[in-house]
Amino acid sequence: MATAMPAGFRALPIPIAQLSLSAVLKCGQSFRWSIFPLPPAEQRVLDANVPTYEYRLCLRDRVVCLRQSMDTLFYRAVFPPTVSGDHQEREAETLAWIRDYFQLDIDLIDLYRQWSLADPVFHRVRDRFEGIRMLRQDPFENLISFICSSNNNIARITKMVKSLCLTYSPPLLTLPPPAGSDLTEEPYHPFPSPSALAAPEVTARLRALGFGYRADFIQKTAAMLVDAHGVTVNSQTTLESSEAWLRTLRKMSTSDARTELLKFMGVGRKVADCVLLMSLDKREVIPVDTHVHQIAIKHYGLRGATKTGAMSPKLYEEVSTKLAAVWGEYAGWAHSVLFTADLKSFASYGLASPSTPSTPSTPALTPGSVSSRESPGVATPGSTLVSSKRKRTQLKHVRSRLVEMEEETLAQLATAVEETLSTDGDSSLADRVKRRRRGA
DNA sequence: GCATAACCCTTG
DNA sequence: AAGGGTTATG
Repeated sequence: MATAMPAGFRALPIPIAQLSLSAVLKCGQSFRWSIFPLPPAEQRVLDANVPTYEYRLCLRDRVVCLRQSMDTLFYRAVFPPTVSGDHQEREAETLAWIRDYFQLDIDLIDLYRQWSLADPVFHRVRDRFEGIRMLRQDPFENLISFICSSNNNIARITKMVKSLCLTYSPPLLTLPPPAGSDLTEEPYHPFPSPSALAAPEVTARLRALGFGYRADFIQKTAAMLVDAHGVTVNSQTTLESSEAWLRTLRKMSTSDARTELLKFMGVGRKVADCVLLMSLDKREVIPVDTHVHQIAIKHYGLRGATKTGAMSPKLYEEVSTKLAAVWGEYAGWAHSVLFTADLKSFASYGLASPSTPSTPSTPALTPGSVSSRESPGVATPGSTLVSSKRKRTQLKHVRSRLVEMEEETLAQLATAVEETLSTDGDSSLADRVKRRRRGA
């Protein structure tokens, strides 16, 4: 069964266990990837070797499009119509960007092995959450995105980041959706430059766009960067000088870089640590939010918050130090796996124990146990008929939950097939499946 | 230094 | 009421 090569794409062999796009691109590291469901393959709907999604990200000079099958990453780049350049050279640049952005030189399978050895809790989730690695993001985008993240949720952060790009950077190009989709052509905007966000009027505009108190933080941070480091554009990198300066923090020690980040408006310890980990190469750093704190309490014997529930600097340090000691040099990467495993979207398959659910807000909607939540539009005993507006909202949620379940089910199916095969004697086939899933 | 309130806005 | 917190006051 040959894997069909999507037209226009190049192939990069890499097992899911090294990189899982479906997990990594929506686990709250980057908020800017567009995700397109692909129409189901004509014959073999359950063939996990046919990509189910296309993922797109707009860079400064091109839009990168990705698809993934069990053992291959398919990639292509789209350029604005006007510019010219050497085709071969561009291809090489795109591949180089992918290798850098996904940090493909780091052997994730080996890291999973080490974390599993050192930590029984990690061992329990490793097989269900393969391929979750740290992206190496652009520091400015990372900084602004996480200033947006305070007291906020992934859905709204994503909306805000998108509206930042739409409002403060010109469209690079437009592109139709992947296949016979009913969606229309969409313009792709890069992330805005610091100078675009530094103008004083930005605050009011962002407030009007629903950024709340973060509007001021963003404008002030951008202005601080521009004031301190200028707006000169490097013709090679097309980076403004303040963006280039942010990158120099990669060569700095963790604590020195953190000190620099904490100077910006809207940046406290947690946001600073996110930037250190996600764009400044500080792989040992563990950002501690309420979620990570809960994980630490439940599984690693940390004490709860003080009575008000606020996270004190001292407690932050305790949690961070403890988890860093468990996971070692790449502790921040391990933290990301556990965090993703415990994310709301994965609640029914995550770490949450039935007796004490860590995320009480999302009723478990597992295949085996039907949720006790009212069905849309149905009047249940003791309830009134829900409005049509609320009905639509519920339907939206059900639909997105179904998409998640589809992925989970596929993963479970693959595991089940693997187990069945390995106990049924067809060892050659079982081995082939194993090699595919575990990677070389 | 170390707790407390206030902050925008969306959703359960 | 709380969400992947931070800033400004006591």
